[in-house]
Amino acid sequence: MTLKKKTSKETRRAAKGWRSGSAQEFLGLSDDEASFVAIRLHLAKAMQAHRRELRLTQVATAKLLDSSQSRVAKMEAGDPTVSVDLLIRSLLKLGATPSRIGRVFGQCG
Amino acid sequence: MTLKKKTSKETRRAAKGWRSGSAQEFLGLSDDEASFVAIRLHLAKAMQAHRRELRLTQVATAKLLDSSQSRVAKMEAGDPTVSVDLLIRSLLKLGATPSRIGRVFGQCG
DNA sequence: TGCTCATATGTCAGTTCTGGCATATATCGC
DNA sequence: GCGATATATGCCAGAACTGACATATGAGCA
Repeated sequence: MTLKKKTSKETRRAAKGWRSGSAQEFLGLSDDEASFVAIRLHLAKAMQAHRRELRLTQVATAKLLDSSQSRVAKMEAGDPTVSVDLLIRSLLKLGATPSRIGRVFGQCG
Repeated sequence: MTLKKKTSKETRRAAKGWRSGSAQEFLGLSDDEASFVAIRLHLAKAMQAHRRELRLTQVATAKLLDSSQSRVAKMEAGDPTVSVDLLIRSLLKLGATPSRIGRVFGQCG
């Protein structure tokens, strides 16, 4: 699905009080969908942080990843056309350990 | 790529001593590729563990995930045609928290 | 201002993934 | 043995992803 689809079962959050006009509320995301986009966003941030630690440009990074500058930009932007798969594979190629990636998940919910 | 491709740069592990006939060695995987399959395998295990905690059959699980029994079976088997994306989305739908998923990564290397 | 480098955004053809079907292989009680 | 239930494997059409290109925006400097 990758975003786009609205879950049919009416949000059980209804009974649970307001949480300000959150993006989740506005977009009508279920909790698991919201977590998923949060994960993508956090991995995107991690990606950028990691690249900067290595003092690489997006072009240089793209070369290391056998990809293109535009895709690196989209990765760091958390663009919905970028899969969590790609983010994880890219982080690993840049030298991040699974443990370090795992810690990113800890900051998502 | 998703498996299949051999990395061109000759494994830097060569200088680093033997580690028995590991699958990684045999398949000619680079470290990051090996980590990636390890992650998929660990998520697969987590998936099965989580399903069993919920006392669901693969069919019932498939229904919850808007998927099919065959795909659930492949998920739990760590089949290469299953993306890490799908595993993570599925775990979230089954109620696993990002933190819990993150801890799975900690056991991968 | 004009030029350069870094990053962002739009698009698309080729590849990969996914759901679902058919089928195969257990494992159980009868 | 035979059904019934649970899980595994092979396959494929349709959907999603990816690299690449073109182009746009932005920051820094002469």
